[in-house]
Amino acid sequence: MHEKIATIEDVARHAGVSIATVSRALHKPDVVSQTTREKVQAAIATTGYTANVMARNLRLNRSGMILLLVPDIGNPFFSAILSGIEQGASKAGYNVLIGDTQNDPDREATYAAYLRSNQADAMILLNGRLPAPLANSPANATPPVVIACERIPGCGLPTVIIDNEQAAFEATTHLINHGHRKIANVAGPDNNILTVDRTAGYRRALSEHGIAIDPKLTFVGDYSIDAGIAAGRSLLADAKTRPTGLFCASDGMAIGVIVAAKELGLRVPEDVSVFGFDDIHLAAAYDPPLTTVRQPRRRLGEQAITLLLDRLDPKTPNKTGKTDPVIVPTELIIRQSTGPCPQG
Amino acid sequence: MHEKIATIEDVARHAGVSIATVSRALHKPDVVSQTTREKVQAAIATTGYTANVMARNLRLNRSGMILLLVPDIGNPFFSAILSGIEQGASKAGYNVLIGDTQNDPDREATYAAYLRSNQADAMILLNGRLPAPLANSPANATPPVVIACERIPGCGLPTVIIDNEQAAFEATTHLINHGHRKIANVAGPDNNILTVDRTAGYRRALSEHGIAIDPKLTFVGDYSIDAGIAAGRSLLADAKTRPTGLFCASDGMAIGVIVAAKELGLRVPEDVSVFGFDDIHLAAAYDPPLTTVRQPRRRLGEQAITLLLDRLDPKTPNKTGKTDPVIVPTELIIRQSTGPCPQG
DNA sequence: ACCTTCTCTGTAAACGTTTTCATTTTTCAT
DNA sequence: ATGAAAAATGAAAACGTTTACAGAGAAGGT
Repeated sequence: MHEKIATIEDVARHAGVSIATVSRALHKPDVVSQTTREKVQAAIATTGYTANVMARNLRLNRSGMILLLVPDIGNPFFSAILSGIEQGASKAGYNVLIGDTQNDPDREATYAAYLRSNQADAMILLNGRLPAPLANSPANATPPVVIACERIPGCGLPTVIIDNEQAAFEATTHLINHGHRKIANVAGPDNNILTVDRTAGYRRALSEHGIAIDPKLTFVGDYSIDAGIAAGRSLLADAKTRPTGLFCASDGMAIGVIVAAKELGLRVPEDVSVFGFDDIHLAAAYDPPLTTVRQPRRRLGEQAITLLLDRLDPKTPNKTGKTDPVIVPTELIIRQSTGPCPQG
Repeated sequence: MHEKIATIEDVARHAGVSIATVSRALHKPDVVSQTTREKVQAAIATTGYTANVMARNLRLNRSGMILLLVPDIGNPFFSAILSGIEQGASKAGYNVLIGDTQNDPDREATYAAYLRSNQADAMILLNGRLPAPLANSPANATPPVVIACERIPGCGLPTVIIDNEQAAFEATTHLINHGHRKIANVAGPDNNILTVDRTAGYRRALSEHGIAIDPKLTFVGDYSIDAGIAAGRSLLADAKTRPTGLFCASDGMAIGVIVAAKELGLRVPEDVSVFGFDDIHLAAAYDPPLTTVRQPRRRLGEQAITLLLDRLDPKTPNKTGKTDPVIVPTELIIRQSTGPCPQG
């Protein structure tokens, strides 16, 4: 089917040298004489030779692949992170292999096995769970793995995250500073570490301002728009108990809340303030433009790959000591979905 | 650093057999005796052996990789397509390698070279341009490449697309059927094949209803929200010449147009109807909910990988004849951003 | 007992590189 | 010219598999 592909041997024959010389001409040009170097170049040109990467990798015992484990590649949330990672990896001569785990532990394990089978040199985890094979790995030899996005408490692996607690604290504080006292927490799933951290920040803000925490003002969602709609309907229906501000753990839920608020004839932000989280692409174009916490996703990816490349670099000493998580800063983006607390 | 990894030889030694037998026990279990099979299994268990994929691939002359060329992995538009591809590939035992070309022909060429260097078995193109090395490839040997998303006229490679022309035609017709006569075309970049097709559909709808095409009612954008805002400001400012309906080549631009319309104090859809394209995730939650053309992106990805796997399958006869593009159907999603043409 | 046939296993070649080591060629001071 | 040092090259091993081939037993029919 394919025309026969040129190997290093073909090049050697054309150039009238040994394959060793061809290889050297390619990888350590300074050690080969001017004239033969030219002969080899010419031979490569005429044969159209491209090195068989698999053979080289076998010999060098590396793959040049960085495996990226992501819970759902279909979720646009990850695309910017991906982009940051891909760019850094590509610049360093690595390729990015995506493993869509679909949150399935079996698939996670399968992909994690790529590390052992030399199919990948390193791994970046975007999902907040350690694949089984890794958990059992000997404690001394830290595998070339970096956690991004969600931290995994006590796993000792290099991690890059945003400070969810602090960001939530600041967002909630912003609402408090605008006079809001009844502030709801539209949270993510209970078991999700992001939610745990964000809820902690929300609570700290209330506590520090002497506001009691009302468990009825917490809604457990799943980051989706629909969850936000449900939250809005449930929290905003009763004018008596209605919060004037809502801190939402995702822009999706914030948008859902706003949809529900409009349904109920409430104006945002005049009647109710809604704070989002993420700063998704459409946040600024929504009506009203969303006040939110900007997650620097691309930056997150860049940091993750930087950390990993650093870890992979043979020149840097092998740091076995647990390193503190790298924290990429968030930013409060104040738009028009929040405002002063209505009187009354 | 790593503890020494077990090779097939270690397994053979533990099991007291030859490496050939180990290999056979793994790949053709029926040809090896019951007892040795068990010995091998045991040896694998104790050694923790996992086959070195690189070595196997070198021997088998395949990589198990499908290279996915995407113009910008950071663009959420692609995530669902990716997901469809990844799922199909994974099911067939292939891995997906993403190549983010950033629309750079050099990067495209670099990645395309992966095919030659055995680093990838096949390729899916999500960008509408043939990488240089492919263009020069001999006409008879069709490389294992599938085009998705954007068609490349006259390239003869298997392609899967949506029928942009027809979808635009239907969308525009919908506006016409609601009484609109002055209908604008908020298009993408001129050189983009998607735009060419969509604009053709828009024009055909007008023609078939005897409506003259007013070049002033076309705005060339770049699919972004900002372009939509610019389009809206420019097209809607003058009440005299203002169109009552706008067909937009992307939901982003549709949203931008709506933002601009609201700025100008126009109501959507009472004063002006806006038709989008894509059905992005937030389309339904926008205010007003967006009428749009649903692009089945995941489906697109599924079809692409199906086509490719079919092409790769040695069992199916090698079809050299040019095949017609696979067309995945779109769907008009009528929400509230369009309505009847206002009187007057 | 002997040949045939089958089932099972081992030997060794091959895949296309890189790199060590030894060898050849060149350079250059004497 | 000569030898030593330096530079350039080639032969061959190695990376970890799969598989063609052949050989060794075992089974079974005559």
